[in-house]
Amino acid sequence: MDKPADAKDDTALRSPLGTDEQLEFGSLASAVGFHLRLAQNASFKAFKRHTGETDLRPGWYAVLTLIHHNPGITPITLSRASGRDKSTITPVLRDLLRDGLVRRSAIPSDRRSYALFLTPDGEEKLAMLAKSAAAHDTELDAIVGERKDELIQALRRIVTLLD
Amino acid sequence: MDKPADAKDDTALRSPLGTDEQLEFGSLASAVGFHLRLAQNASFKAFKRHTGETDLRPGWYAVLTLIHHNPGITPITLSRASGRDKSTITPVLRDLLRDGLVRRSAIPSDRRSYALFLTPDGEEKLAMLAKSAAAHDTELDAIVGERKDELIQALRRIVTLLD
DNA sequence: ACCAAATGGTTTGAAGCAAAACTAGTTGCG
DNA sequence: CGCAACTAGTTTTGCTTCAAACCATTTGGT
Repeated sequence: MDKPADAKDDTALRSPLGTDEQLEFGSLASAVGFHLRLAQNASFKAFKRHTGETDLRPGWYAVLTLIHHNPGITPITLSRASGRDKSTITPVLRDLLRDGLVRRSAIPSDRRSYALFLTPDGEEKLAMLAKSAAAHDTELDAIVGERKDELIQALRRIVTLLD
Repeated sequence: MDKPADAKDDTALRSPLGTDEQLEFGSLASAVGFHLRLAQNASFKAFKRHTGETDLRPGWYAVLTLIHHNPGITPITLSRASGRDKSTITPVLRDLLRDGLVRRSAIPSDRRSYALFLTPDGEEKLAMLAKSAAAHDTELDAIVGERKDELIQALRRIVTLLD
């Protein structure tokens, strides 16, 4: 940790650093985790910009997509695939079931769990949401350019190696 | 949006997809935003693993580092630099001030704002936290390898171009 | 100099999330 | 078998965050 730029300036005689241009980020500048958070945040806000009109709640799209591609998936597998805690999935599924977008059926071999499927309404809703999401993906794709595969591979490596 | 793998399996006759191995991610697999969220999440949890013993609240480290490197910084500039809403910074600063880690002084030229500085206690605390954070950074650096600069550059581009 | 618009900061309200505690069901090992 | 350890899912609790409403101050245009 290096020294501050002006450690003895007790009474704020200098300019109060209101302009963001000469900001010093120190060790944060080379911290992957810090930039990960900033980028994820920017991406999330842009996603909401694209889907703001539709009533897409943040968690719904990934959950609907995963059920669509994996009919019969269980909540716990769903939570691991979407990177959220199982307790986070519960209220999402409750809303999706209430709105008739998702249907569940018992699993004979394990009465603790249940299998999830999209209803026709759910498929329709997903198709709508996918259009909004595609706009966001296109925007991101344009930014990362041809290094997209490499970027995703690096991100996946972070996920798998950090346990 | 393509078809589900097994659309007519209404009664969960197939295996309930309890194993994560044959999971199909569909369009999510190539969505940068999705992997960004997963990676940020994994990084955050790893960071907490490293700093779990110390009482490092998630927002504190970035805030302390930014004040250290930019003595006299104002809350609003701090919020923009750390990528959080200004209303999120308020309670963090309240705690830091209460614990005597941060000190503030009036800015003559703008009575709405104030300048922030670390106290000696704050400098000491930051030095401690920096050790935990460095362990996390090292872990991440090992994962991303020599492509670190390229990765950070891509992440920064996402932040700046997404507004 | 005045007044509208913009800015810095705080407060309040609501959403998302994870950890922990709990229930119910399953698995494994003696 | 029987019981301990584990797993699936829900509930509860607390934290972090943003957005919107709000107040004080500053800025800019006329």
